[in-house]
Amino acid sequence: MSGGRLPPSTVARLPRYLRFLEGLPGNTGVVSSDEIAEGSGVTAVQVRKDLSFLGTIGTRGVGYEVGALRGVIIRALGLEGPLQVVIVGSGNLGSALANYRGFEARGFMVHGLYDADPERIGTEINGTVVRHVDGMVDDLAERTIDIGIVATPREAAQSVADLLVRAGVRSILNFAPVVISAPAEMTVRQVDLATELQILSYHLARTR
Amino acid sequence: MSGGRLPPSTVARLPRYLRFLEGLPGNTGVVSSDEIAEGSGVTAVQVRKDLSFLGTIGTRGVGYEVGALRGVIIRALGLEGPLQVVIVGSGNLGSALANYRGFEARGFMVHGLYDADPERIGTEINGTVVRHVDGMVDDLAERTIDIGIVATPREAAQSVADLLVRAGVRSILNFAPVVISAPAEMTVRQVDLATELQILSYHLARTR
DNA sequence: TAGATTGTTAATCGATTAACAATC
DNA sequence: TAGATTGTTAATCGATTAACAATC
Repeated sequence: MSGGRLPPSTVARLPRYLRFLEGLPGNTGVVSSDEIAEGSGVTAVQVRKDLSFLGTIGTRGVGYEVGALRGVIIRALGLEGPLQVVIVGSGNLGSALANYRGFEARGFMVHGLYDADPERIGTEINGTVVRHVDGMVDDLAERTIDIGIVATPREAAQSVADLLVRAGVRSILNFAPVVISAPAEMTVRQVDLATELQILSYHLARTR
Repeated sequence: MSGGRLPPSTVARLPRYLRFLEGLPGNTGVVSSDEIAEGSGVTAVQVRKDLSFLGTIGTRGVGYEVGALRGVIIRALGLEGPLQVVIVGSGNLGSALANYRGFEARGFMVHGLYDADPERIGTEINGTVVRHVDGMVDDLAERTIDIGIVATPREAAQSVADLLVRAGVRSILNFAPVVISAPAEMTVRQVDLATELQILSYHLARTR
């Protein structure tokens, strides 16, 4: 019963289940929804409900076969093949991302690293040479890039996003603290550090 | 009508409104819910609904006074005073965080930077000397740290979190790709890069 | 008064939880 | 058969949206 559209909240939790499964020793054996729940920080009912959207993949009285479940989640998230990524911005954050070991491990290939600062052009980060963002659209003319990561200062974010769109990049993960606009068919997600800290602040203020 | 508990979804959006307001030139004049909505990537109705939880702070037919609105949101989020932060992990991500200019700008003070790697102890990042995590609990005995940021490899995350708890740190922002457990009264939030990319992957898979 | 825009109430929608049947 | 555990249906809860009254 695969193929339907999943609720957004389910989509957001599937990667957590996958992360838990990949932390297990080996790829065999069986896990229960209770164990997945514990390792993912959600409830067991939630796990079963989410997984039921992916089909009937467990065995009653027994649990879920680890390898099969991994496969089902990977397919549901469209993670079968490698996804091509470019990173724009080679400052601290961009470098951290380019060095992030979790990328290859999870099937993301960093295909290019761009910046506008002349001092950084030509330097190499984790085996990838930093190129000038002005050449990006040409560079990527022949390739299909799945995800463009914006790790620039706020002021540059929108123009970089525009370039990514022109380069045919299909989705954007934006770390700059500003809302960027893009054509409706593109998926744009935003991660904002200050927002996270401010949400913590709210809870702190209520706790004491 | 302040002081009540806000819906979590509202709490998550208030920082975005604040970010938009802080991007405006000057701290005076009036903004409409439409403008806030546009600048924050939500709907105007949503903005008005959220702000109505903070009291009657707009003027019908006119809009919201920028300075006053900022103040109300800052108070609602508990951002009046500076919040004390420590960062554990001085690798790429930890360094990026320590160098993040948005911290001071938004009232977060990086009070310490810790690592377990002897090679990094004593080095200085953005004016803060990296100290050994083994000394953290003692270091912080006299201080109240509001937020501990975990920027370590997955394997170290839980033990670092335990140390933060022992050091009396009040909340945790975890960047390691693992669920960490902490006493119920602590607020723990998690930011996971791979999860974000995998959510994008899902949407990519449905788009073509 | 007319136009603009907030704030509130009610309706809708979606997500979570509870209850329990199915079945290993 | 008894125990374990999934999967589904129904109930509850919370969030979003629609409609509109209030008022500058």
